[in-house]
Amino acid sequence: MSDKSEISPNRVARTPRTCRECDVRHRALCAAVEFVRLGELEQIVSHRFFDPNQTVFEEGEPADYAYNVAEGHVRVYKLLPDGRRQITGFLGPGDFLGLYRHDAYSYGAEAIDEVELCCIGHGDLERLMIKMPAVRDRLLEMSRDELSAAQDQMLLLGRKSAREKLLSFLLLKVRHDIEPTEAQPVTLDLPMSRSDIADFLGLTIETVSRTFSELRKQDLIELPTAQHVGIPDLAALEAAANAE
Amino acid sequence: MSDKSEISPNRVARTPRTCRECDVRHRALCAAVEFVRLGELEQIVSHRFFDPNQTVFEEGEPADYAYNVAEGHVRVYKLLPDGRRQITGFLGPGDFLGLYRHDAYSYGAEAIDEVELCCIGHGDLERLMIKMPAVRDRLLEMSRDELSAAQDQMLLLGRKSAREKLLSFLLLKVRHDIEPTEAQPVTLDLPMSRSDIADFLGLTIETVSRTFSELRKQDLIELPTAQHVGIPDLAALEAAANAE
DNA sequence: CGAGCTGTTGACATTGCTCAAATTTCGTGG
DNA sequence: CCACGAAATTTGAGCAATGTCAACAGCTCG
Repeated sequence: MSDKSEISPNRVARTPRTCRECDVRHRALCAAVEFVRLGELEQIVSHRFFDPNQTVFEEGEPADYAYNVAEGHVRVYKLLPDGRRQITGFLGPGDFLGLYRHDAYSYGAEAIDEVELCCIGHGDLERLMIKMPAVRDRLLEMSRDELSAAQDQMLLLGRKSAREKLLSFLLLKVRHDIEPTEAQPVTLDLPMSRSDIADFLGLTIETVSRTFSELRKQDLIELPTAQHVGIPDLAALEAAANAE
Repeated sequence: MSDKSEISPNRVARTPRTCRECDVRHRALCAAVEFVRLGELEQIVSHRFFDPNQTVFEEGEPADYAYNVAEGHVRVYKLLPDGRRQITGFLGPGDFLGLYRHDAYSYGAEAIDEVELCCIGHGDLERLMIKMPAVRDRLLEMSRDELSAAQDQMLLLGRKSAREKLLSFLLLKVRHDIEPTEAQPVTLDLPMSRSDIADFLGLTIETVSRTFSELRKQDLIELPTAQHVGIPDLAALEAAANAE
């Protein structure tokens, strides 16, 4: 029982890849580091592994590290005192985690499935950005993208119906996960639970479940399991999302 | 009729202040420019004036300029094809405007009242950030704050009731506009319309109006006019906002 | 096999929206 | 200064979308 690899044989090997081997490097903050200088990066980066539902950090915790998702999925959320939760984003391989304000994380983060994170201390990151100004540019660019995504999400939360919310969510996943060249029918993998989806879309799990069923009845999606969504006709789904 | 200052005598004088005289400089991006180098800033900054409800730029427009609000208030919004609107933020003096993605603004911006903006071309801004790295740091810091505010707003939009939304909005305004030392009772100035508030909070104007009336009946606020909110007891308002 | 968790479905309650009308505010022109 | 019309705000009544509560089904793990 002490060797975790025996408990869950399916989990990713807990051996960190080197930066040179990292297959999400070009999508991550590290894209701003020249290939020949990846060694300098490796010197200051460490790796941490998380089991499903394990906390990475909590809101308000002192922010010592910034993270890069190497493997798996993370949910980022904010809570109200009575426990209501808003998930502000789902992160996957290559996504950056750990912007902070006033030296404390302004949100919590939890692993959804088996997760590997590359960690870099804030001091080290600061020094890296001084040594390699392109890293700072890249961080600004990533913040910009995140801000733009946040604005899209505000539009969704404030102004879309339950049906539109779920359709937008599915199309977001498609654009994020699926190569445009990929042959249809497309299949989406949803690592997060209905409860996560509900808290991301500002709905209840019941409404999410009902809306999934409604889309299935209309043959816009297939649901072989709750975690797998088949999309027989992507264009039809897009049309449904853009119709009022 | 050709001299605009005669049409609306109350408007702000349309004479730009110099950067040295600017009283919001320490809150703006320009805070990262040393006082003795403000001259370099003035060389590349121009000024534009807007009347109430005038468009600054539209979503999707090529993003040539970044802006700094010098005077007045601006609303930033996103639209759905059928006209539903989500206001993602209200900007006041010192706030930055014009982050973009893929060389196009990802949102629209309109003047709420009489507005003066300091404008800087993106090319000039880029060069300025190279000459003065502190400006880039400041921009990153401001993006971070904006992102954190966006996350708070997602929590509001997705998980709060109409009453909680309006209370949060009022407290946001208090924290932004009022010096903590200021004597109570406090009076808030709301330059934006009920329709703007509704589109910011993800509600309808009717619900906003009803909720204002409800808070007034409970003596949590006073409404001498629709644009002025008196807060007799700030602590009571905060208590109401934090109670579920 | 049984416990427990996640997801689905049904019945009903409630919040906030829609439509409509009254009221107030504000700018314009006499 | 006052009258008028337009626009913004407030208020009311009814309704629809979504939330709440409850039961049930399906799956996983011991």
